[in-house]
Amino acid sequence: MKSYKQACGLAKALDAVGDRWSMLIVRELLIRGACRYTDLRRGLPGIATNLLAERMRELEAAGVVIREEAPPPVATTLFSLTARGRALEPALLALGQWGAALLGEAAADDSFQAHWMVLPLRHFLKDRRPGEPAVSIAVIADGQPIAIEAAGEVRVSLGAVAAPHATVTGPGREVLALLTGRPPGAGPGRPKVAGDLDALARIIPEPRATADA
Amino acid sequence: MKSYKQACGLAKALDAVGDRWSMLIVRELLIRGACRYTDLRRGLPGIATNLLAERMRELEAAGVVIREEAPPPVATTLFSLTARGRALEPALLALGQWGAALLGEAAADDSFQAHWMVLPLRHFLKDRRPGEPAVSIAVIADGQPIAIEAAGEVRVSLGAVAAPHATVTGPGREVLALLTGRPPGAGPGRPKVAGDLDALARIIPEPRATADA
DNA sequence: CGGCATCCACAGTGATACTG
DNA sequence: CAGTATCACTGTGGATGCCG
Repeated sequence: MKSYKQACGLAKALDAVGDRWSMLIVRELLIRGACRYTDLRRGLPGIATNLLAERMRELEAAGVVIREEAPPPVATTLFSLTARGRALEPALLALGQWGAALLGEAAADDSFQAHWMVLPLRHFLKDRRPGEPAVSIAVIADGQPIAIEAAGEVRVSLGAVAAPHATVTGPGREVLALLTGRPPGAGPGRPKVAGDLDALARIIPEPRATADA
Repeated sequence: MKSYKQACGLAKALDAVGDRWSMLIVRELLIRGACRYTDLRRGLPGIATNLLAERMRELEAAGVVIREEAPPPVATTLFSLTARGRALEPALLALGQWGAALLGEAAADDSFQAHWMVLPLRHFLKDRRPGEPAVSIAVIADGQPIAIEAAGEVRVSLGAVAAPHATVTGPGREVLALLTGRPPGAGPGRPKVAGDLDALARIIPEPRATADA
């Protein structure tokens, strides 16, 4: 995209990651860590493949992502964020939090992918008893495993966890509602919780009546 | 712009303010408060007038800005941010801080406007002696007056201040360097400081060798 | 399959001119 | 002052093809 040609931090940031799809690509890499071209495509429904290729080149040139050739037996190219790319996380979390208020509007035909909840979870979950021994929680949302660890601070990442203190399983939206303190919808879609409920209570915010996750 | 159609806070935020120029328009309104179409145009060098008109309609529809007809003798339309629009400030500050690291690159033919420094100043200046009586500082950068008040927290806004405890005058970039603790360039362009130097020391961060403002 | 490149219809952008 | 009108140009998204 054309540069704004303005000596202003915001304008320079938008020169680098203000293109259509660019911030969503950074979101995917923040959530997934190093991943393949095809993984990115799956996490970005609607993007044209030529656009993704072009954006990856631009983000690479901007010093936001790096491309690495994985050695055999993987034998594929892996994309991941540079340190400067990871430094975008606070800005993307702030934007995401602002946009979360708009989520209630037309969630009708919007696509939903369970791994997208990782960033909001990083914002909402706090270790409310930091002094206690670390606990781990396994989440399975729409079949997508998400690992939560609380040890003073809370870390949320994709993937399974070996011996979790508690397990939450269910449809993605309902699991997100439960974990962010929103009242879960009634009926058969209720998430199932197993194991040490106290470990969950340690990180989940106080239940709230209205939704602004 | 076409919606991303993703049930994700970040995607929804970008649906609302991810268009080209939109965030810079919000920046102008955050800095200036209510202002006229022509003021916005002057603060956004390079924007086409039809694009500005279209963006203002879109931002109005998104609930980010409101348009008000000012009564005589002003008799003009004023644009300002809604509460939801002002809620974008943390996200824009975070993005601007990230992009500030890129400012050193090609500041050659980039346009610079002194009022743009208001947002970085809001981020950099802290009241380091919150208990003491409030002080006010008048800044004149490239002829543009900027008011700084420190009373526990620091408030930075456009405009003159009546009886400042201290005054800083000079070229915009040099004034910004001085106020953000970067070593000012030598020579004739040095900003002039007058009045109570201690009031300045109260809000300026520690001098640093490298520039990352 | 993974990682693109090419082609094309269309929507968005930017410069200029013009209007109430 | 606050836009609208026009128009050449560029970017986007969908389909498809290519190549190791």
